[in-house]
Amino acid sequence: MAKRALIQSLSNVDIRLLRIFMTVTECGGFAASELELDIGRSTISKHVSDLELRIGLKLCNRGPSGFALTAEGEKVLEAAHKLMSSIDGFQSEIDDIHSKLTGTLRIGLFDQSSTNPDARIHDAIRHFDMVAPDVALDIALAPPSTLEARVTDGTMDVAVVPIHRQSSLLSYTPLYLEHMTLYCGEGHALFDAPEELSIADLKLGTQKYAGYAFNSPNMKAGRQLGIKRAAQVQEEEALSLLIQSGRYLGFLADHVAETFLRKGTVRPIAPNHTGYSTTFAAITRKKPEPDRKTLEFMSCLRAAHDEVINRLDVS
Amino acid sequence: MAKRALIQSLSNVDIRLLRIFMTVTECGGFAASELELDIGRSTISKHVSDLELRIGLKLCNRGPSGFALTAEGEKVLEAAHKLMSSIDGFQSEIDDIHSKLTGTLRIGLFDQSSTNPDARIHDAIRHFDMVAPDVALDIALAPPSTLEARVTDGTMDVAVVPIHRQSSLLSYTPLYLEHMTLYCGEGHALFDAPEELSIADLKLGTQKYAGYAFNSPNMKAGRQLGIKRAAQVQEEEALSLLIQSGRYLGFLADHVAETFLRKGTVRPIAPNHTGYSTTFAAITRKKPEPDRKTLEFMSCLRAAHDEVINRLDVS
DNA sequence: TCTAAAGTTTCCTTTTTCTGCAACTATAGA
DNA sequence: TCTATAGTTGCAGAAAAAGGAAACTTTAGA
Repeated sequence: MAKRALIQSLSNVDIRLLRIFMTVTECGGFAASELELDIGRSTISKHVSDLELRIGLKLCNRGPSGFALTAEGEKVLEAAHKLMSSIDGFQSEIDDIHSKLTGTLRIGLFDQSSTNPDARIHDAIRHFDMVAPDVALDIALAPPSTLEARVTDGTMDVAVVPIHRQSSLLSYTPLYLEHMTLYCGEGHALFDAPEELSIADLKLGTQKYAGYAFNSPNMKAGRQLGIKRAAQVQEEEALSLLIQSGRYLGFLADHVAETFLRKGTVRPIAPNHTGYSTTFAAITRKKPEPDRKTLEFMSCLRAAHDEVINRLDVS
Repeated sequence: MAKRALIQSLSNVDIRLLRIFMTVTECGGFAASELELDIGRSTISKHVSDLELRIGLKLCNRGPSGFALTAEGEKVLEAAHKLMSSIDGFQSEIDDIHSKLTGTLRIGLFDQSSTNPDARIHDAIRHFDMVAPDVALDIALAPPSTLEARVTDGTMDVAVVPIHRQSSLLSYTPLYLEHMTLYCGEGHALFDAPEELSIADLKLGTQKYAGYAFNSPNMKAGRQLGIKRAAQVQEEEALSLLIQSGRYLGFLADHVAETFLRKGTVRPIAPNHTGYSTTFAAITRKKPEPDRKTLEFMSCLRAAHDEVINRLDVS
């Protein structure tokens, strides 16, 4: 049996040989292990010989006289068992990585959007927390343009924003609709105007209008009504403030306005003519592909809004 | 990236793929690792993709925009490092098994014993040389009493001697039996005696007897036959010389006598009544414990005589 | 916009590995 | 001595893996 150096640690093949050797010892002979290994005796013989050559030790005595490990064989067997344990350990580490999502998921939302009854983001979060309890959440509110920028540059994993013009770098998943209506606040010139007045009668062009600073359907809707923006905001909350000041017109989401309507502090302006809807979508970046926890959260988002999407037929 | 189950632990190939992956991360990119790995970029790309497929995780983002491990990639890399350590550990265990044995093994034998067909000392030596090729052998022939003394005082590592009274300082490992029969040489008074003569008729008490100078079953056997020692020797070879002189009776091992019998120069005396068996055993000293190469050689001796021991049921 | 760099993909060749068959040797047991 | 068993060896075909060339895609940066 020539002695050949174990040049560089046992690579590839050797592990298979070790497995074969271990099976053979368990079966107590080559013939006995044929079935177990499902390979012929001659092949087993060659493999064991190869292993002996590789390791440089005679591992077992075999022949018509029986099968028996040599002293070295025993030691090698023991070492092999340890090695296999390590390999199994590696396996389960991989399995862990598979099943366990960790790290921090950075979510971005546009303000007020979470109070929309069609927004089921909280449901998605609840579900996600059950699926991936070890992932920490980092939720930030910011204007859509900021959210888009942060998702694009990877400093945020996912965000829910109103869709306007889509970026080719981002992937959009429509979730729900938000309906906006034009409002004015208590004390505004139009607050007590008769309901029968037509849009033309309202002379909207003479009114101050508060809108979003960022590109959105909001701007378009305002322009269509012939009003010009005299104040711009980043948050819807700021917008409702301006409206309630009684000096500005502005669009509010229905669910946001609801509270104020109940208190009687705002009044919708020609709700059947001035309203418009915005689609809110989850955005992720196309490349590099979002990581697993993000994909998982996306799947939770989709599941949570599945019914909403079907009902509203969001484009 | 299709997800394929890691059916049964990572076999064979995967370790190579892991090594490639590790090198790539060290080099910080595919292109950078081309030289290090000495394989082309396309091949590296394929290997890394294969690994990802195998493990079922995206390990790194790469492209013109740069190379970066994913969160999972980091973890896999760490696990891979641990695995490699285990493999190295296995390596060094293997190395230990054969490289720790060096120096000189001093073996003592009683003369003629090696020609006993049941003595597999040569087999043990052959095996030992495979296991510990770097151990030099120093083999000496000497009378049992000398061998015992030298093993006891540590100037000899192991010896094979006929067992008589066991020393509490030595550890005995029975190896094989040697059967002895009483012989006389050509020209002796009993050489031509009729075979039918009983032991009593032979009047052995009147014959000169040559025996070993050291304590052994030989003495006891002689006494039982009522013959008294008129010559003493240290070596069996000397004994056969005296027997062949035609003046002395003496015990010879069957395998030693065989040659002379074939030449017709000796004749067994009442072989069915005068014979006795001696157990040959390997001796080592109990304290201090024999060193590793000696233990290894003992194990070789045991292995080589395993079959003999089982067959003869040596006490 | 253009270019160079980094990877990917496809397709092919070259190696290596795996395997069984058949003939062989060696041993235990009848 | 003969036979059945256990394993070995040489041979050759099959299968798989490794590897590279070339064309392609994508992206950073000039």
